[in-house]
Amino acid sequence: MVKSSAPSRERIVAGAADMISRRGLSATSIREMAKHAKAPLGSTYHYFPEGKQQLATEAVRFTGEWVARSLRKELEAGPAAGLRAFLALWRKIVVESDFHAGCPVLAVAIEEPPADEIPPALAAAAEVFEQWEDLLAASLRARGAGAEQAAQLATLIVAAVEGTVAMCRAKRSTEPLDRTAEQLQALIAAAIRD
Amino acid sequence: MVKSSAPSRERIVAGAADMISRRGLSATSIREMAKHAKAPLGSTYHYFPEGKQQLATEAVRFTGEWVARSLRKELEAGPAAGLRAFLALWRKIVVESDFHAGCPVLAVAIEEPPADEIPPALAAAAEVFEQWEDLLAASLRARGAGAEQAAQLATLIVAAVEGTVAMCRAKRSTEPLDRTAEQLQALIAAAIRD
DNA sequence: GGTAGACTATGACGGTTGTTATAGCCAGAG
DNA sequence: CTCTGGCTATAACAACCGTCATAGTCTACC
Repeated sequence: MVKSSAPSRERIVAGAADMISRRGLSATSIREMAKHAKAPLGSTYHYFPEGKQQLATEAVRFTGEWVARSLRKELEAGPAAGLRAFLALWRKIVVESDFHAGCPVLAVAIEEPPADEIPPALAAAAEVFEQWEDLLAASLRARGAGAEQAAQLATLIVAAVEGTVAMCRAKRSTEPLDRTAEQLQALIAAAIRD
Repeated sequence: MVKSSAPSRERIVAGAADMISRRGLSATSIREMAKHAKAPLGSTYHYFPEGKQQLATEAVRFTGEWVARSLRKELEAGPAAGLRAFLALWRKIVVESDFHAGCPVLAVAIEEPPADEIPPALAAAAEVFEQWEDLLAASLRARGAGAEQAAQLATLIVAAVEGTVAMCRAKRSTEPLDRTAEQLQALIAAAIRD
């Protein structure tokens, strides 16, 4: 009966997310993901019968939910605190990886889909962005920001942080993150002051 | 004597930039780049003896200079006009490619470098971001913005636009670009009003 | 004890990757 | 005409890719 396959499956997903955040999706092979998670190659196709696409999709959703959890918790103290947590989270990833890792959701988002259909991993990336935006926007509205303004600012925050993380990796410096943080913080302060 | 190799070499670089902006660096093979530019595979190694890295580096610099040219020109009319042009430029790429293309500089920036050295293409990406930021910051300062504020805002603009373009691709919608545009425009207006 | 089913081990498949080598073409210079 | 040098054509190289199939192991329940 479903003893539920130990943490093996989850280890693969988490490892895949980390790997994709460094190398991008297409540069990450299933063999490497398996090895990185100390799982046999056969297991990946056992747990993810649809292959690489499914694994990528779950990796995206995994980080999406992981970030959303942190966001939800910190946003209880208001949008400014949420922003701080959001920024700190990505700064940690960038710094601790010595500027090698970034956001796996972004990495998947910029992979070219086949001309005719939308791969599930790309759709998942879109949903994750949307979720993060919604969390931020709701928190802004709860502090008195108008609906339009809240939506725009939430999109700006997610986009800016994603872009900034990439810039930090290229420059091998956290300075872009410092600058973006300053601007975004001021923006939130102004938006909820009404 | 240096008849200068026709536009063949440049066609390869431009094609490589387009291709990288869609698929990312590692998913773009030299063979495909050659075919896309209607050049023989042998020619790519003739023009770019250092191989893929060199081609990627030149592709990054190529788009960097191309965008910078547009930016420089439109910034003569002030930061607001420059921002409008910057946004319009990326919107065009995203829309005309049916959400398949993005920014090749970002694509190169998020490729993991080997642990010990910095690949030239990544360094080029950092320089390109820096150049765009400098252009915007100088224009902001020329309109009365403080040095610190100008630098922060310039970084935010570049990062936000890069991130927004990726979000548009994932969502297959230009709405994120509309929202970011609105926010960024308001920000510039406030910054140069002093 | 036996049996079902979850997991692993192994190996193969056709194809593509970056790169190099070699030989050939073909315009322009002497 | 010869000859040089920029460019191309073709083939090969070892390594890797995603995926699949098969046989084996191990554990949990009857």
